[in-house]
Amino acid sequence: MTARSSSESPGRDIPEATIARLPVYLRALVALAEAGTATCSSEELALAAGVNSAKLRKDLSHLGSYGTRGVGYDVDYLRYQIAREIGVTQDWPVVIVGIGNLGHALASYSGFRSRGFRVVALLDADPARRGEVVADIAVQPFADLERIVREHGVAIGVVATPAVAAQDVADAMVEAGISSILNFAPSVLSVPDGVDVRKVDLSIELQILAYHEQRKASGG
Amino acid sequence: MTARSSSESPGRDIPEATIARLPVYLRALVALAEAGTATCSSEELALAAGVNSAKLRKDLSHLGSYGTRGVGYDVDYLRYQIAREIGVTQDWPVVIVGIGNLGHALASYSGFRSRGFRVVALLDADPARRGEVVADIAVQPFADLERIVREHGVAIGVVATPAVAAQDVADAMVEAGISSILNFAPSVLSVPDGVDVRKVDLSIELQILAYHEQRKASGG
DNA sequence: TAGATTGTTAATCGATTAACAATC
DNA sequence: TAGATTGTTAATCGATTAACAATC
Repeated sequence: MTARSSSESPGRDIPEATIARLPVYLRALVALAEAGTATCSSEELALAAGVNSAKLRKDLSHLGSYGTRGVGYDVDYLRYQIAREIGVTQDWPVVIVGIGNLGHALASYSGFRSRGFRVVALLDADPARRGEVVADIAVQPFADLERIVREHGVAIGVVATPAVAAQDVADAMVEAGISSILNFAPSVLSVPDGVDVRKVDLSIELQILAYHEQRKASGG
Repeated sequence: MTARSSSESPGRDIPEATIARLPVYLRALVALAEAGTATCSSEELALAAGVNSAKLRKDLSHLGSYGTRGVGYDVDYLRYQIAREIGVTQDWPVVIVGIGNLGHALASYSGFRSRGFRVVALLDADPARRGEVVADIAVQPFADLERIVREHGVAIGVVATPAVAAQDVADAMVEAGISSILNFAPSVLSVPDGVDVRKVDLSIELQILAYHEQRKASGG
């Protein structure tokens, strides 16, 4: 390591667009493994992931050289390497705040568990919800957030409250030591530097579809 | 229109990245209007939408010139123009297929109604679910999809089934005449040209957060 | 060796941003 | 007119894609 390489060295500085696709590749590899496939080409994996093979190879090149020229990729090996890169070779403890309809659905979603996440607590500010049990987890008072985060080492929080409560919840999460937030409330959260927020907005997705649908109907 | 303008003429060919942000601006404008604000600058609107003002102005420039130099934007006017551009000045009928935990939550979500969408039917293949009523809408057999799409002129469908059923549901939707699909199932859908699919994947969002979280913990 | 397929290069494309002329 | 703010320009940045040399 005397000279700085001009080509992109694997390991660090993976583009955001690539990071967002790694979980898609991981899922495709899990499906291939479950189907009994031991080896696959970039073409096959790309098809399963819904991208083109050039993009897939370019993405994987940021992680390292895990394929074999003339042969393809070992499914299990690549699967492990991507899981390690994402950080889901072990489970991440997660809390969900706001146990309304959506919070219920999220708490019951079995896909989290199998993909590297464990819901360690459900929190709701409404005293009427206290004692309720969803997916074998008791709903606890929102005031217990800090203790729960400390005891379980929680780094990731899910906001599933109404819009008006979302900023307060996010503030409390940050205060408690959470540094990654998945926000389902239809509001823009402001958080300090170093805290990541991702947003899932159902209406916005539908509106994007509506825009294109409108063009189809009129344009021809 | 004798010469082709070299500058981007408003009205057509809006970049995808801009389209994805228009609903965010619309939501911010609705909030400003409800707060009694009549006029706002690009700086203020950008703050409310969580983007920088240069990006906002660039985005709006693709729609037309709806602001006034030295003054800003009329909130109600811009709100209407964006709603018209997206196509949500009238309601879009929507069907939801798969009334499990997530389907329940989606059916009960009041935000759709106020943002240009009307859930006209809930469908589920499980006969045990028939007759169930969610958010004042009766669950109907999946086999009725085509009739419902025809009767209501449905163009947008929501897939909230388990992964194994998703492709079959999408095929049936396309067959019935639906040309925009919002997919909550963790699977890659293949659809013919002319059909739009958008995907919401809860595990993928969490995995993207986990990736960054992992770097924070180790890197420093 | 011949065939196959990766990993990389380089060209292209699209998105972001800062700066500022236009103009209310 | 002076001050403010838009709409546009141009530079920069990042992502995508096709082509192919490297190599199993």
